[in-house]
Amino acid sequence: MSNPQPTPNNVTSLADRRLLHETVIDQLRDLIVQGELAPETKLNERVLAERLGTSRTPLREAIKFLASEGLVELLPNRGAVVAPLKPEKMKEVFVVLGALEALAGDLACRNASEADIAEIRALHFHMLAHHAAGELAQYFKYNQQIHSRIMDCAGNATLAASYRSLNEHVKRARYLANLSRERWDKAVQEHGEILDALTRRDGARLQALLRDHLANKLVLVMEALDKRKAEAAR
Amino acid sequence: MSNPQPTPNNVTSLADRRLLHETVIDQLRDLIVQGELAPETKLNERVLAERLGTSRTPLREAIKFLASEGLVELLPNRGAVVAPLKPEKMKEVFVVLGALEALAGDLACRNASEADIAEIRALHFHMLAHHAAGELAQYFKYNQQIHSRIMDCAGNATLAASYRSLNEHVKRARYLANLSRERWDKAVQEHGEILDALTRRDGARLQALLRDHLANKLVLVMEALDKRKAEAAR
DNA sequence: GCAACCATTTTTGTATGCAAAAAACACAAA
DNA sequence: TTTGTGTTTTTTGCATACAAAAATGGTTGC
Repeated sequence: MSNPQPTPNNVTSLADRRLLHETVIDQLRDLIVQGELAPETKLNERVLAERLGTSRTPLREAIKFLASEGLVELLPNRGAVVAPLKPEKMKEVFVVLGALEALAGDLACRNASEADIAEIRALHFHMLAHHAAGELAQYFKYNQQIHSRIMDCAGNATLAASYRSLNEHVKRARYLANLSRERWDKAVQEHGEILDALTRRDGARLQALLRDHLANKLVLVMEALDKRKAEAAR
Repeated sequence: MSNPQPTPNNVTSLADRRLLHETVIDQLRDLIVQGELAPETKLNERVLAERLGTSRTPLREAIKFLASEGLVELLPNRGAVVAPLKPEKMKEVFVVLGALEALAGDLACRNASEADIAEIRALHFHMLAHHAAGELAQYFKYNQQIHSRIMDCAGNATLAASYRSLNEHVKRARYLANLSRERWDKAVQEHGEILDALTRRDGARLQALLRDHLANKLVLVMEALDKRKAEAAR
């Protein structure tokens, strides 16, 4: 499960034009976001480098990159740790994400083509189907895609990059939030209104909806964090 | 002017607890923001490392860090270049900064203490003095400090970090914007209104003012970029 | 002149080596 | 048991070594 490498990993396989430290950045980010490397885990360079099939140098470069994203923290002379998942930090992130999504919604209402909106509508109905079937993972996937597409429709790559970077932090918290049916239904309903506002290109309304949507999501995450903390305490 | 080093830089001076690659990050960022390393300059690792008095390893780590901030771009197998200063990118950055500053203004109106506001007022009058004396550099310094303090008063470190990171891009453009007296006066007047709204804790108004203020600044930067481009063309 | 090719040099990307700092450990004293 | 301390081990931070890739430059043929 942990090390499925058919070829020796020091052999550059085929026309592998990607740079090692770039793939290491992605691998490490995934490990952190998926929770495989839990918050506050110490990143032992020797061990991690071996696990990723590389040497310490590219790994250290990747760590520096992710430190700038905020996913790892650098401790002088003591290496790096996976950034802690603090409730206070989460609140901050959600506030900023709220502003960024609101901006994106407003811009999307002006810039999105009809085809863009049609595509988002299609994603929306896929999401509804998975909601109806109770398939949470698939639901999340389409949910993310919808927000992502709205972000893209804003036509501002800098905005999108900032959003993606901050959103990684939220994704880390997601896997521990277990949604009640009630809250889930509410989120889906909100998405209906979001699609509606986008269709009508009502920027002001879409802004407000997205902000509320995120605020509700924050409540979920906070509850989950509190619960985890309570479990850790006993 | 460029290399004032009293001690050999490979000797760790005194209780210098800072890490080499951290100081390199700051030095390199400064070189880029101050324009000493112009946009699109190729970063030759050997040369730069020597200039900064270090080896390639910490330099490469610093480059990766700044790549995540967007100040440098990584070209696979071809090293890194100082990120180009494109008008299109500038527009994007200003739009996002506008949203972030507006948010900060709103939060600051709620969270700032009277002492905070008094401090900002003091900075404001320093700024006015330098404006009256026609001291542009000093004016800019206090101007930045005011915006920075408002950001701090929002009490959201994540917001502040995102802002600072994006603001570095704007600072790069600043040194080439030569302000007409007319526009300068206008900016100062806007700052008066900003201080006023903050004093009255009128969040909605402050948001709008900050957004406009940034929009005007964007116009300035765009003109400067166009001018530079015209000069480069002839 | 200039386009295409090959040899040479430079530069990047990665691995390894080594010194200094931190952590872990062992053991003695309070 | 706890506290302190000296020693060993581990880990980090930086420098360097080396191989692969890209840039450079010179030569030839057109």
